[in-house]
Amino acid sequence: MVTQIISTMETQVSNGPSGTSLPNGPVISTNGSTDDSKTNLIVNYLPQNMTQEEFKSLFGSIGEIESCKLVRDKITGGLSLSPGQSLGYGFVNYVDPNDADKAINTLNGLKLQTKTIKVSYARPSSASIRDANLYVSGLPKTMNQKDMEQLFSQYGRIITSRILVDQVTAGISRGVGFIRFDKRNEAEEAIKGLNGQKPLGAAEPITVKFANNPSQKTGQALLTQLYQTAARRYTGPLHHQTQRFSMIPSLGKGPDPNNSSKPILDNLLNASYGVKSSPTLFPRFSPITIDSMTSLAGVNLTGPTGAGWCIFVYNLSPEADESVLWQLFGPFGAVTNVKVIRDFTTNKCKGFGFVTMTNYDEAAMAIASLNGYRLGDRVLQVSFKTSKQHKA
DNA sequence: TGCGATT
Repeated sequence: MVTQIISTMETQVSNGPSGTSLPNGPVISTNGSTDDSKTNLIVNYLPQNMTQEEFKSLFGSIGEIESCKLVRDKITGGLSLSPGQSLGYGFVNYVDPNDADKAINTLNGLKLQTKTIKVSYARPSSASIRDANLYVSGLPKTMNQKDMEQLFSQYGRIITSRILVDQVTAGISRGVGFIRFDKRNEAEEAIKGLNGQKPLGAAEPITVKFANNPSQKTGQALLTQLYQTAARRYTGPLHHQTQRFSMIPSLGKGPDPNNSSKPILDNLLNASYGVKSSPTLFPRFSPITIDSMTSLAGVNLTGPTGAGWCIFVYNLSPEADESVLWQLFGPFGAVTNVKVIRDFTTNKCKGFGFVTMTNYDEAAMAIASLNGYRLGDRVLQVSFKTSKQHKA
């Protein structure tokens, strides 16, 4: 049975900010420490391959960041070659509480590759909320998330819950789930009360125990997970050289314009690939090769000069902002930077912007899909950014 | 029909 890898990833959770809302500025408590409950956010369900830099770039587009951290695995990080595998969540602390609020409003629910990110206020860090996540197995297949919450809610406040579903049969329960309580002692009580018990009408007893903390995984489990994550990245379509470039002349064909009344993000998600190329496994073409080919075609591309592939987006509305570009391009792969060009005096978008993507394949896919895409009452024109200086 | 750089 194939199951969703995402479902096994542990994520951290949050509540709303504690206390009443206040105007701007950091709040200094009586003991001298700063209260960051209105500026500090937790971000869950980040794409596995998102880097600290991409994370900072995305949230930095909202406002000034006091600090941010993509949480990574200690064990793989300890192997010193890599920074450690992303655990799929992170924290962002803004300088201004208004920016934290804005980040929640504009970035919560943003689709990036195969994930839908969650942005919410972080609960203050405290020992009592740690290790409060439970793993439940043997659940009746008919039991849904709400039923499970009902069963567990007598023991405390539930922060999140989920039931794992089989991927190929589209949503049949695996009889396995997770329940996170607000406090560890609530989780302990739930184990005492429910482990080995039969839910009403169930044939078999359920097992309730503390969930594995991802940072406590064995080296073997981590290697397995790394392998699975890597394998998923490379299962997308590969194109040999001529196929790659034949994609460019076909740019006029974006998503069906007649279908543009559908929610944009739904269309994008269906069109997107979770493909990420590896320089080691699939060496990409050198900028020299690309330049010589595109010069023949009378087009100059800005190559992957360090940062990545720069994409020009034309026909944005005057109201467009960075989050629009993240939403449009994020589903196609790693985006390192977005920029809406504004008139300095009016602060309105001048009708165009730029997006930088790390990988050629993902950038080409984004262009092929988004060029000609109808955004509101406008039809976008999307292409690689041209080089003005050396244009023929 | 328009390709930044107020970091």
